[in-house]
Amino acid sequence: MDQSDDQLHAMRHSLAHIMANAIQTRWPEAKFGVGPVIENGFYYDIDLGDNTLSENDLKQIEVIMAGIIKADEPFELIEMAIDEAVEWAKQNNQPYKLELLNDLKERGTTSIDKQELKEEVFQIDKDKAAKTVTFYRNGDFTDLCKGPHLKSTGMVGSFKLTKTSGAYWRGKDTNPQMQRIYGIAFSSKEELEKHLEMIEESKKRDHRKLGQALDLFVFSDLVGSGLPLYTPRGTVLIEELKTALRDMSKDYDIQLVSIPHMAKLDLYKMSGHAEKFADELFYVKSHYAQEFVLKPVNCPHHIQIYSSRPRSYRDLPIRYFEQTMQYRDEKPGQIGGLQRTRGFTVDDGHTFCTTDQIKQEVEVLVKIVKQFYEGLGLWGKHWVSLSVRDNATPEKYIGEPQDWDKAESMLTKISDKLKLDAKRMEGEAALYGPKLDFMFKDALGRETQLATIQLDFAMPKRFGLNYIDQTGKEQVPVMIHRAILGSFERFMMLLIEHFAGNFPVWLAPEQVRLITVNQEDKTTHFAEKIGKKAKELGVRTSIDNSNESVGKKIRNSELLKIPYTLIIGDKEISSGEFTPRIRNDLKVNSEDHQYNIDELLKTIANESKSRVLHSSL
RNA sequence: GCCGAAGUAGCUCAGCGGUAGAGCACAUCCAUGGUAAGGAUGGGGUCACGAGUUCAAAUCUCGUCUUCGGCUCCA
Repeated sequence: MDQSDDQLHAMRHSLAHIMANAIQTRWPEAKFGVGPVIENGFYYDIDLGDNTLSENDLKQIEVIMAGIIKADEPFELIEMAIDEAVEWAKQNNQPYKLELLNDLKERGTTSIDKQELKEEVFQIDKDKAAKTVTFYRNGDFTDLCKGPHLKSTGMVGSFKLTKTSGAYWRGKDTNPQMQRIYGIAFSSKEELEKHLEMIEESKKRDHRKLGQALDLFVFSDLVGSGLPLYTPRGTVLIEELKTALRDMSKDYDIQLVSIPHMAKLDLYKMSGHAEKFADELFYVKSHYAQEFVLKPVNCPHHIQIYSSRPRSYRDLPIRYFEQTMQYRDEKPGQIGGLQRTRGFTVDDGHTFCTTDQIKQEVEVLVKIVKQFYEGLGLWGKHWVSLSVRDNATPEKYIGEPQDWDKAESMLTKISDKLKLDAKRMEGEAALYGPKLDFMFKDALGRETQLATIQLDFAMPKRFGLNYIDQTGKEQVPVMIHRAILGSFERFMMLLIEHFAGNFPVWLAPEQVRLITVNQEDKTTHFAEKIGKKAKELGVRTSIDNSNESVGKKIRNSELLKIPYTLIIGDKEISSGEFTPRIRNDLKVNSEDHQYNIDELLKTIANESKSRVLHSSL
């Protein structure tokens, strides 16, 4: 942090206090939680009893805040003995602050474990903590706080309260829910406006908006929430991605398998998923005795294929791969666009190998991930999570501790060697083992996991898998679960937002649009002839022969972000030469070029076949 | 699931107790057009669904479904 960052931090933190001050003015009975600085701003969690907040309240609060800022009162540091502070919290009826103070008194920190309270707001040096804490006073408002603050309220820059929400005290859903108010703040009005503009711009890239505008997918109340329906255009995208992945897997001796979408509940009882996904299973009733569920994962099925016959060390590694849908009954509040759906298609793969082969297998998978994302210009837009278990909650995992230790240390070594710059995330592991997760951000800055590589010593043991080694003895294989693009739904979301709908030619649902200048027969016939040629070359084309002005038809083509638009009139019919309208982002330079139609279509065909993924091989 | 907001034509939205509106899209006709919206006419809505209040409900109240912003959880 340089000095200006410090200053910005202090300013945002001071604004959190000013906001709390304003709220205390408006609702004197308010009980305060925590009010940390976050990216671009701050928030404060407040218990307002039965009162709830609406947009109008935010405006009111802003007005009161403006008054406090105008008064320009200083922030005054008060040091208090811990017991005195506890007394203060009791007197002022601040139960949440009291809880924090008691934690400080006992442990010198307010955080219970890493899961909770990720933002350390007022952590204090452990030796000192038990004895004294610091408060900041501003006008009539005093708050437990480690600081730092600005000298006075008049020094804050520009801010805006943006949204309210419920938030559980200390992030635990069994705790009471408080009201959280978010604000953004910058040192100048210009920066604030720039940021607001940027948010507006990002919203235009939102996959839900573009999905509608570009006619890629829809939802239906009758089909149900979280169940996307892909239109022909959207399906082209999905199918192109599927083909790209299948082509890639051929290069790495990965075998395609295929499984049904449901199975007996017993299968998931054995795998441990029945317990883990207890609330998320879709049950399927049979007329006969058995109980089925829609598959929430694919690994137990792939395991059944592995175990269907004896395996030798000579067979390993065995790599299964499949693109299939899985189903999870997500809670209503979690579903949104393609970010979280109740049915989603995964590119799921499972490698069965010996312990000695792990390193090589994981390295190859990382290579594939890198190749895939690099090809789309997404590599570098991610961070890697080395997701390990949380020792405090062993009940969340299956398998033996020594296997976990081994798996975690192996994965750490591999990730270090490959310089993935992975961040160790405790408690983020899968049910059966640690994993490398590749995290990306959507248009609105929300994080989402796409690619994942997971090491699993537990599941093979549970299912009694084995292979015969060189000495004729039975050994337990290791399983590597992996997904390159994660789910096609999430990946579509990322693609749409990353390209803002301007897909590379190979992915574009429609690659060339032919626009006729008039409705004369010779024009129509010529357009149809070109359309046929394009189709033969595998170029996705459509003809707009509608009764509209040329300008209008061009506009429609542009709005659909079609890479190439060809205007067909007398000039083109007689010369056979075209000056294609090329989508802005694809133009090499701003000059227009004339092409012979055959030459042009061949160029486009090549472009659409050269899936970026292969060019980097 | 929890806290809040919202559902009016295919889309974007106005109307907010007294017979349902606009622009775009769609259809028909006129214009035969040259690189981002030519003109005219027309069709289309149980105002998400179900109860209630009222002489009268798109409008007020409650419930259900769906969507959105967060929280929690997750691919």
